[in-house]
Amino acid sequence: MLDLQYICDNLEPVAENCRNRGVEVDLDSIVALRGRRSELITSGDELRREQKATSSQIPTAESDEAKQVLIARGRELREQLQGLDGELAEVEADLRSGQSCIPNMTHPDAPIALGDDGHVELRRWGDVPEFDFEPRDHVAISEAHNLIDFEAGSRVAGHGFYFLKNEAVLLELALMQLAVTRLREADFTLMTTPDLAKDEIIEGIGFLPRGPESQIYSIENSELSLVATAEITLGGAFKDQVLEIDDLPLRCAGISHCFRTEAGAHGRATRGIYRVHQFTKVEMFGFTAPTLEASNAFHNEVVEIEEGLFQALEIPYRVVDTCTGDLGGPAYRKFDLEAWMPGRGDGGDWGEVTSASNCTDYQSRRLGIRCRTPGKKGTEFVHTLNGTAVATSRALIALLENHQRADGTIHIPEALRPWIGSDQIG
RNA sequence: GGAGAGGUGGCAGAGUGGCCGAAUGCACCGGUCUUGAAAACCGGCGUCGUGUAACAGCGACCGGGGGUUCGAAUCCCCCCCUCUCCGCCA
Repeated sequence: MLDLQYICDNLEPVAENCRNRGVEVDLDSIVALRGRRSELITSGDELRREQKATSSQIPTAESDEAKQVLIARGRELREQLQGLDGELAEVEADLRSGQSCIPNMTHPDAPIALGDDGHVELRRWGDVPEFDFEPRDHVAISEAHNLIDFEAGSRVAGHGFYFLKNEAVLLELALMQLAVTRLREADFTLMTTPDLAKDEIIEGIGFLPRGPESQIYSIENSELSLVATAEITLGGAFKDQVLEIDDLPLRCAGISHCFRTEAGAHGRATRGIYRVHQFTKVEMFGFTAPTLEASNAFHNEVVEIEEGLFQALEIPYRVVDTCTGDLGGPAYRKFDLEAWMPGRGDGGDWGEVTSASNCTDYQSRRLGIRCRTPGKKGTEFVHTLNGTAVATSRALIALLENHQRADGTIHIPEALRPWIGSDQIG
């Protein structure tokens, strides 16, 4: 959520930003609602002041008649106030829902475009493997080595669910171990997190928990939903807290399951574990001082960690600067890592494996996460950032497909061996 | 899941209808004193909204929401959370 004052003071830049991001908003109605809100607050305050003055005279009223007059006046004031408060509640609800539709402002260097093709590749690492045999995709590979059971997944939970088996299990655990070990070295506080969260928290982070388009599974007859990422729980962990600026940046690394309905994804490439309803993830989350210097620096650090991990996995990747149309609501800038996946598309393709966003104060404003600076009055909203350390399902795809050999065995990168106990599968 | 107790400022802890945005203590900040520190003494010490050039002023906030009343931290209803005991359980 953007600051209301900011929106009204910067109508044209905000409108332009919305156009760049492909979001339609009615800024005029927001301005009008804000004006009405101010009027209601001002007259409400005035009524309350008079109400206080009136009722404080009652105990010392000279006569019973005088007292009755004051009581009648007080009753009248209360009724007026109830009317005002009712309207105020409506206006604020409308204002808030309008305000929530406005996306975050955008980093000046982010590419401006609406479609996928607007992304800008910043750099590449590693060489795309050239096979002197016909490479298999991860589905075929896991069939050969008995690594993933899709049929059992379907029987138990339906399409989009799966069982990992044998070395795939070890690989998933090893990926998490590697990520967690490195994040601990980088001074992140490790945490496991709830896999459910209140809708209020989910909205604060910027997801829509209910409704036909929702990517989120919600629990019937409750305010809870299954999380789509630990970003939700890690950000929500500090809801309504005031942090000391000297304690920032706060680095958290959360392990969680991620649940996604993938509504509207039917018909898209659905083979294998690229797009599934449940996967496991190690997520980074940061709270920084409320300056772009601080959060941009942290953003770069997050991407560096992600790159370090994929380098350790010996997987070729490219870093992509996400264009305005694909930033979503909360992100100010987003860098994705796309790993090379030889089995994807026709002859291999890049596939998103991580995503790192600087959300500036967009999430913290709605969640009420602030910081205090000694000697400075008041508090400010912190900046929040999130990034995938490793999403095990997609990392697994890249791992299996890039490291397959002509004889059918799969090379295991050095970095994972401590947890696998072997240098190859098969 | 059942029974009880409780949620008040950074913390502790008063406050059962008006004089309460809230005693007191601790912590914290500034000052006096001191060679320095401690102690003592004096003063300050919340957040949000509105407003101001900046002060001031005004309003809201005693777990959350609703209600009663001229007036609610205080009375009533619903919800959440914490603690103790019992049951169940990895």
